[in-house]
Formats: sequence, C-alpha cells, structure tokens
Amino acid sequence: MERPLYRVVIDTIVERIASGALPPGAMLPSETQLGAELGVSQGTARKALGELERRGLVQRAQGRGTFVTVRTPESSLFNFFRLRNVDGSQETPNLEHETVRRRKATARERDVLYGAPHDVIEIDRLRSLNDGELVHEISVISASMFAGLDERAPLPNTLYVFYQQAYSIIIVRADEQLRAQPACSADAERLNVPEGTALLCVERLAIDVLDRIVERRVSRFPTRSHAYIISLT
Amino acid sequence: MERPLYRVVIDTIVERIASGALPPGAMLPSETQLGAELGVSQGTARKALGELERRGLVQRAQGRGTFVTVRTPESSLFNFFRLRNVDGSQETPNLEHETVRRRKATARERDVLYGAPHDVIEIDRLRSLNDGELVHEISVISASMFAGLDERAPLPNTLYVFYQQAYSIIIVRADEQLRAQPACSADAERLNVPEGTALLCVERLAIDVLDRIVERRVSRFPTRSHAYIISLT
DNA sequence: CATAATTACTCTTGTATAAGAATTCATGTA
DNA sequence: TACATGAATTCTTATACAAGAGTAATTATG
Repeated sequence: MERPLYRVVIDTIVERIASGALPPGAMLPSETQLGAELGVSQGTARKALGELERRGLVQRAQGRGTFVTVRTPESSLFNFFRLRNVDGSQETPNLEHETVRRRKATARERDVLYGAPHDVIEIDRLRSLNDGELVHEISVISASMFAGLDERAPLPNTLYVFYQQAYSIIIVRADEQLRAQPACSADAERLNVPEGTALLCVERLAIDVLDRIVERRVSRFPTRSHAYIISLT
Repeated sequence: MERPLYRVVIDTIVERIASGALPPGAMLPSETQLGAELGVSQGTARKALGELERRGLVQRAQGRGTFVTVRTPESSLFNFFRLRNVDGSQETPNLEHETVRRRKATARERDVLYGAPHDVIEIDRLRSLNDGELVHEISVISASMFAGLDERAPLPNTLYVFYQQAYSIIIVRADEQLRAQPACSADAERLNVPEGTALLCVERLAIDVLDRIVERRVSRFPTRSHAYIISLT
C-alpha cells in the first residue's frame, strides 16, 4: 500500500506545522524548492500545497508565497464562535469572570480526551455580549498536554489562538451537539435569567491537526437577542 | 475580465445539471471527451471535475467515470437532517401528519425567497422519531417555482430529493439559525410536551446550485433523547 | 545633486497541457 | 466457472508558460 507522492508531501508539511518547525506566519519553501527538497516535481508540490490551503492550514498568494495560517482572535471567533446577532453581524464577547483549576478527570473526560488523562484543567468562564446577554463556558483539557496552563491566568479571550501560540496545538475542527434545556438554579444565577428559561446547550469536542480530541467544552446561554448560526453543505 | 478556462468548464457543467440536461445519476463525458468538446485539454477538464466533486455535485471513480450525484433519502438526511441519537446514529423520521396549502407570502417570505413570490406553498409536517420524540416543520416555497406541488400530496418524506426529481432544483446549502425557546400552547399540543418545555427552534434558508434561496423552513422540537449535531471546520 | 518615477529583473503562484499508471468492467476463451 | 485480455475511465506526475508582487537599478526631473 503506497501513498501517492503528493500525500507524502502533505503529511510532511502537516507534521512540520504541528511540531512547530513551521510556526504561524512562517513562509513555506516555494513550490520549486519544496519539490527539489522532497524529490518531487514542482507540480506535485503544488497539488499538496493546494490541498493544505483548502484545509485552511496555509494561505497562498500569487507572487508572494505560501504562509502558515495565523489564527487571529478574529478568524478564530469567525470559525468557532457561532453566536451572531440577528442581522448576522458578530461581536467579540467580553470576559466577565474566569476560574482555572486542576482536578481529576471524570470517566467521560478520560474516555473522550486524547491520551486518557488522569488530571485535567478546567477553565470556567462567563462571557458577555454587548447587550448584556451572558454565555457560560466550561472548557476541559488534559493537564499533561497543557502543562502549566493552570498557572498562567488570566487566559486570553480566544483559547484556540493561545493553544497554538503557547503549545503548538492547532484546532482545525469542532464536533458539537446542541440541545435546548431549561436553566437550573445555578444557571439562572450565573446567567441572570429566570429559572427554567430555555437555554441553548452546546457540547463541543475540539480536534487538532493530528486528529486528536484536545478539549471538551460545554456552553450554555439564552438566545433572546442572538442566535447560533451555521451553514450546512 | 476573463474567466479561466477551468471555470468556464465548471459553469458549463453546473448549468447542464441545473437545467436537467444532466439528470441525477447520469454519466458525464470522460475528461478527454469533455476537453475535446469544450476546446480545452484533458487536464483542464479534470481540474473542473475535481472542483465539482468537492462541491458534492458529481461523484467520480477511477476506471468507472464521473456521475451526477444522486440525492437519495439517506444522503439527503445525512447532510441536512442534523438530529441524531446520543450515540451518533441516525434514524429516518416517520411522517405523522401533513397539510399542504397555497397562500399569500408574508413580507418576510417575499423578502427572502428567490423571485419575491406573491404566492407561496406552505408544507406543515409533524414527524416522529423511533422513541416517540416529535418534530414540527413548516416549509415555505415559491408557488410559481414549484407549480402544482400543492396538488401532489402526500409528499415524499425527504423534500429535497423530490425537488430535484420533480423540478430539477438542487439544494446544495442550508443556512440555519438556532434558538432555544419555550413551547407555546400550540407547540405543547402538537409535540405532546408540557407547555414551556425548552424547544430547539431552527430557521433554515435552503439554497440551490444557482445560489437562489428556494425554501424557508422553521422546525421546532424537544431534545430529550436526541441532539442536533454539527461539525465546524 | 537629490528625488521621484520608470523600467527591468527575479521570485512567487496560477493556468494549461501531456504522458503514463492504476482501476474497472465487459468480453472472449479454455 | 475461471481466467486472460482489452478498452475505457480516472489518477498521478511532470513540464511549460503566464501573471502577479516585490526589489533594485535606471532614468527623468526639479
């Protein structure tokens, strides 16, 4: 079973990006150089780079070159924060409250997170949108994979950008389950809504470029002035 | 302002599929034939076909050929019906009740639907999942674009397959807004849940291959034993 | 002489073409 | 039935040329 050459090139570059050898913003070798280095033609290197561009891992511009995609707070929000105003516009949520602590993993977390960690770091955050609507998020990550993260509070607003910059862990996909649930008393107090209010509840598994489930996140929020928007293809 | 050749090829094939000249399941000309017919090389025809495959409009198999994607009830459900069991498995919903009627479009519908129709057809359906959970859907389409549809009840379970087969209208995208809302008394009666139960409310605009908004659909359902699942990239 | 505009050059990716390999499927034959 | 053969298809790789972007040299201009 032999991989095609262009796939070998893809895997090589993915590995270099995942390892941090090619950091965000770095310029990749040109098609010609890459082909010479890996012993394939320029056209084959080109095919690989095109596929990586489709995956969003690199960005290309005629005359300039190919660059590792820089995940800015804006682009990260655009991709992975689906809450929008009714007119479709987006706003950056503000951090209202944050607690970070290290604890033992639950059975479910050990099952689902990459490496079946014994200890996890739990990031509990309350975020607010401009008109006062609140979002409660609990993110759970492996303590060994993100060593020392629990001592670096306060954390940046967009965690995935931070994961990439500080740990070379690049989130490329998120699988989500959505439910509508009534607010319990704790929810009601946190989110400043009456108990029993219908909340949108999102359970997310975030997956990195090496196809590892890196984070489990549960979000709860009302949808009075905002909606979760998505495009199915 | 000149389109690249491969884009001309893409547009040509899209137009043939949208017009019904290439019906679902039809075999496309081979790369060589297509190239000869349109005056481009085999490689350029190939590039166009590859892009159409990525869009899901055609399916290709080495040694067999290229075929217009057949939208089966299964594939249509997989793409556009996001409700799944907690284990990720999918089941086909059963039709419990259906009413189809023709009426004047509301201002919002005229705004949003392609062609700003004066009259629309409203398809009101109640569907059930295996364990009894109910889903209420209201689909609204242009009466002129879907002439005679209101006299063809009962309609098939999967409308998008029917749209393609009977009207050559191919849905390729759906933009959705999700909210959590309490069940009103009408909801409660229809869905057999207590009034005030948290419901997931989905407003969908379905878009066809020519980028026209063809249908507006509003769904409401509880998420006790099922969840709306989605993968973000 | 200083400075701005132009030109030429080199590097990059984008587009187009072609040839051979791999796969599938039908058909003929033992 | 089993197997070989051949024709048709897509898949992989390679190569040539076009076009965009940046830089340095050159020229024009005050």
